[in-house]
Amino acid sequence: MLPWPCEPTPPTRREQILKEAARLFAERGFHGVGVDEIGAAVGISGPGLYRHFPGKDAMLAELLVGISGRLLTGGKRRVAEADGDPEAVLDSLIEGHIDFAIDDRPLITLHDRELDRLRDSDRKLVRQLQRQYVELWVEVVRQVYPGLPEPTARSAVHSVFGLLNSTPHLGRRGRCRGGGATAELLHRMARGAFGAAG
Amino acid sequence: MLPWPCEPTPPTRREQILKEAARLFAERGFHGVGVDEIGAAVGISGPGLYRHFPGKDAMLAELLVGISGRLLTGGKRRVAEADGDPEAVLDSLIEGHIDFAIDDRPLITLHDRELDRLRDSDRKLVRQLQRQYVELWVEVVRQVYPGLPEPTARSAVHSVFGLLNSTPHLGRRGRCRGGGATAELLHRMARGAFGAAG
DNA sequence: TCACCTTGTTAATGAGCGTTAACGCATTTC
DNA sequence: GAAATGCGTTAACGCTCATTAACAAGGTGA
Repeated sequence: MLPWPCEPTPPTRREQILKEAARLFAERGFHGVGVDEIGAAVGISGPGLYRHFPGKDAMLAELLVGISGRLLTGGKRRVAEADGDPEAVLDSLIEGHIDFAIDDRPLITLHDRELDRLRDSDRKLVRQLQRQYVELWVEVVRQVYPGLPEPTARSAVHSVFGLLNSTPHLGRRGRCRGGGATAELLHRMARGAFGAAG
Repeated sequence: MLPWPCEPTPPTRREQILKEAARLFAERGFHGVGVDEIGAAVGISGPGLYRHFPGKDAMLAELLVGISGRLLTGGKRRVAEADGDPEAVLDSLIEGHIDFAIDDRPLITLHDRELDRLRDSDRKLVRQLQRQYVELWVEVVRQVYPGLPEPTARSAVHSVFGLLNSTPHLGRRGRCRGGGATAELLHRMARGAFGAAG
C-alpha cells in the first residue's frame, strides 16, 4: 500500500531514488539530468522509475517540499525547546541550519535554485513553508536585537542564509574529519554578521 | 528612428541580447529558456539570434567569462589603488562586490549556478578567473586578520560571497530608493562575519 | 497450480528545442 | 544602377528526452 507508515528498514527504493535525484539535480540542474541517468544511479533503467513516481516533476516536488517542511518543523521544535533565552534560541536555529546545510548539501542547493520548475500548487506550498521559516528567524533575531527594524532583520536573515548555504562551495573537509571546525566557523560568522547588523 | 542618437551610444543588439539572456537564464535556468524566448525578449524571433552569436552556449559563455573577468579586474584595481592599509583594501573589495551584486543580480545568480553548462575550455577559464578572485580576497583577509590560517580564510571568503550574493533574495527596495541602505547593511554584516572568523 | 501484484525490462511515441536552409529587404559600396 | 552586406523572416531537419505500451519474471496466497 502506501510506503508512508514504515520508517526504520534499510533505505527503500524510493529513498535511494530521491537521494540520487537530489545529487544529480544539484550537480547539473533539473533540466540538465535525464530520467535515464537517475535510473542508472540506482541500478534500474529509465522508465523503471515510473513504478515509484508519477513523473520527474514529482521527484523534485517531493524533495523541495520535504526539505522546506523539515527545516520549518526543526526550527519550530528548537524554538519551543529552548524557550526563554533568545540568544540560546538563535544559536540553536543557527546550529540546526548548519547541520542541515552540511549533511544535505544537494538539497540546500536545490532549495533556492529549482523552485520555479514546480507546478503552481507545489511552488506555492514550498514558498509558504520557506516564508514561515524566515519569519521564525526574524522574530528571534528581533528579540536578540530589539532595535532592528523588521525589514532590516528580514534582509539580515536572508543574507545569513546565503552565508550558511555556502557549504557546497566549501572544501569537502567538513565530511571526512574536523567537520565540527567548519560548522563552528560558520556559526561564529553568522553571529558576527547578525551582531554587525544590529 | 533611433530614440537616443545622443552621447551614450544606444545599447547595441548584442548587448540587448546578452542582458535579456542573463535575466532569463537567471530566472528559469539555462536549459529552461529557449532561443525563441530570448529572441522575443529583444523583439526578434528565434533564429535571428544566430546573426549575433554562433549558438546559445556562446551567450552563456560570454556572460560568465565577462562577469568573472570584470570581478577580477575590478578587484585587482581596487587592491592596487588603495595599496597600503589592508582594512581600507578589504572595505573597497567588499564595496565593489556589493555594487556588482546589486547592479547585476542576474549575473551574480548565473555565476555560481550555470558554470557546468559551459564547454570545457570556457569552464576552465571561468574557474581560473574565479579562483584568482578568491585568492585576491584571501590575501587581503589574511593581512587584516594575521592569525587566520589560509584554509579558514578561504572558507570565510566563500561564505561571505554567499552572504553578499544573497541580493537576489532581498526585496527590490535596493533599486528604487535607499539602495544605499541595503549596501551598507551588507557591508557591515560582511565585516562582522570576517571579524568573527578571525 | 493458478491468478495476481510488484518491479523490472525494451521499444515506441510524441513534443520541444537548437540549429540550419532558403529567402526578403534595406542600406552601403563600387 | 548593380552587387554586396547586414539583419531579419519562416519552414524544415534532427536530436534529445519524458512518458507510455507491451511484455517478463519472482513471490505470495487461495
